[in-house]
Amino acid sequence: MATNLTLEDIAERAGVSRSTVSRVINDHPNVRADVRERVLKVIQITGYRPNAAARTLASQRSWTIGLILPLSVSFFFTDPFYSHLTKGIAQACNQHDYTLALFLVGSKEDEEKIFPRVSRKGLLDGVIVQSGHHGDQEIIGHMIDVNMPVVVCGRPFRSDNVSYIDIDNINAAYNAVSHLIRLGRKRIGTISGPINSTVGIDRMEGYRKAMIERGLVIDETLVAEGDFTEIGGYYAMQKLIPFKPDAIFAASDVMALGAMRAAFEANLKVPEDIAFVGFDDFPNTSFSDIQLTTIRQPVGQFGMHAVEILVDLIENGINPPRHIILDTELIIRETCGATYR
Amino acid sequence: MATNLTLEDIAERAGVSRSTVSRVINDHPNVRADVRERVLKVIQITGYRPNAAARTLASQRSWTIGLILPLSVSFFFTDPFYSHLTKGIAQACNQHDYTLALFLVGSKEDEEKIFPRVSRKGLLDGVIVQSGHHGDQEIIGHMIDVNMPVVVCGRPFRSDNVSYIDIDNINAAYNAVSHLIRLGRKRIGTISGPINSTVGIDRMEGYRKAMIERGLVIDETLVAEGDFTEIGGYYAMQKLIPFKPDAIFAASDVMALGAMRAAFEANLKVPEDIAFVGFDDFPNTSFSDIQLTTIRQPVGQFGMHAVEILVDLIENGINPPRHIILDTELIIRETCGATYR
DNA sequence: ATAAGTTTTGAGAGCGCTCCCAAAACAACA
DNA sequence: TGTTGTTTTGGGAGCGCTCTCAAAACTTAT
Repeated sequence: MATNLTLEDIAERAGVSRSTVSRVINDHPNVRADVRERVLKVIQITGYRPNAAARTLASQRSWTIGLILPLSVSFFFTDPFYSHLTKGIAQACNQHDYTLALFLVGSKEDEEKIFPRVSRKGLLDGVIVQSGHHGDQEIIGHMIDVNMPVVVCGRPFRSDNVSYIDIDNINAAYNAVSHLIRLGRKRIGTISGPINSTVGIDRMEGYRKAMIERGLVIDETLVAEGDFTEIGGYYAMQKLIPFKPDAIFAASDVMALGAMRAAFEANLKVPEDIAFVGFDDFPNTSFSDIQLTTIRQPVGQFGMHAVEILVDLIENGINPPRHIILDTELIIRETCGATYR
Repeated sequence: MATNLTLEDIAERAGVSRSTVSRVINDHPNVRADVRERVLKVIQITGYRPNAAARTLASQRSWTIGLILPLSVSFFFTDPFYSHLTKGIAQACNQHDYTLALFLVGSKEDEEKIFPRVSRKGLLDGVIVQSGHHGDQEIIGHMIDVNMPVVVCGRPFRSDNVSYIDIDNINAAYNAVSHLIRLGRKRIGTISGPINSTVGIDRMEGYRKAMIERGLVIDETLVAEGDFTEIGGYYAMQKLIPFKPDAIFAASDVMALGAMRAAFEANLKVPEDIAFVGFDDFPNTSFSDIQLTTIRQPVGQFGMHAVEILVDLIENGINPPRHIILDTELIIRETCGATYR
């Protein structure tokens, strides 16, 4: 059934040349309609499937792109962001008829195994790398060094020479905190992302900007660093509680959930005693008894844009780096107390 | 920097033949030590990276395996199982020096785009398909038709002619329910997985087996079908509550969480009024205020075994289908009430 | 009917590697 | 020193496609 047919075999059976079959397969114009028909029929009958490697070798294009996820091992578990991103990218690849190769870089050893593989010629046409941490700079630099088209998801630390997609984290955080201020909260704390990441930094900056612009003082005892995990949010909140915040802006929903757990344990009522705003709002991930007010991040579009830019880069050569900033949206639900006032 | 060097170029610079360079690269024996040294140095200096497509074409091996995830769009979001599985497989691939290509099949259209791509020769050496639903049978059949080595994660409906990895779902569920019975619960209900899936069926069977063997009657009003989502668990629980269960075995942790949310809303105390046992226990996914008793599923090993069997299949040809059943473990925490009695 | 233009087709030359086979180099032994 | 055996090396023939270029077939206009 699945014998090893080649172009030549199909050509012979259809009574045409190899080239013509190739033209039919690649949808080239200038093939007589009846000839195309005949070739197509032979292909269908024989179940012929072109050889990807041969095509790649001859055309110097693999129609495969790599997704590099640099992450501490546990993150791909913990943070729904990664699965959402991966899914968006996979869908977009599918739409563009590209194959997606996945590289999870969890350690230095992984990196050493993956680098040569990724930069091998004839495997990938380009890569998307999820970034935002200092360490990721090396990966991006490496890709640029080996002349591999690259698009970054999330603003990288050095962003001048590379295309990236990001959301306006500063502004999003600013809006979240402003919302809390408008609702009359005074002692607003924040549980940030890791401060060695651009998301962590930017969302923190948005928090500070809102506080200052709206005339509130920032009490540094109300600022705690989290790590985007539930337990991290929980611990951070425990540190904050003694200083009596009346609202918390958490840099991710998962952390907000952890923080709320700590609040419940301390017998605080949400939103009466303390309000919460999270960040992410991924679909289908409501794990809480009380609906979380949050910033909605268009993670599906992330993937879509990343693939689109990359494909453009691959197919139309190097243009100046593009920076796409996606909009976010404040989703008001229960935990901020807006409906209570 | 990254000019297009070929084997021949390296050969010339090292003063040897193409074949010798090839031998060095592929770690073949029978190369004089000093020659190997010299070639290696030239490779290092020039930054030569072999062309994957050429190698694949010549050797008829791509060192790439595909992971096919057939799922309704929302599942890759919702169910941590998929990210865990993906992660495990990605790690195992990396260890075996294989590249992982990811195919998310979310719809019929996806399927039509992906099938020809997957079955193209020279792209994949083999595929792992996550299965358990009726619809997946077609995918598996297709792979067998095109002579593609395949390993299935989760017992497929027709399992005689294909290798798969699974856990003993029946026994795991049996243990979970037996535990509840031992704790003195009488009106034990279950929130099952979809009953058109093998996991759904098997875990349900384990539930029934435990009930019957231990002399309890099965009250069909205490049996509800879920869909592995939080909200599904929530709704299922709402249906069950009027019939006053005193314990629930949920076929996944996420559903258990949803069910507990419904229980809280109905002012039921856990575990005093009602006990819960979940299923999965993936690391770092504790989203609840009260720690869930559950069945631990070794999802990391899933991926490891899948890759190992597949690689064996690829490298050593077709042997009779292998069926690997992994052990589970009952993790006793708070929600079953074991510590209270 | 013929010339010029246009479309369709086929042949050849790669793409950059692996793998087989025979030649060359080296060792070991009589 | 020659003979045999073993290790190391090089060259050739593909792997199955794409892509260029020129020839063939078909149009259209004169």
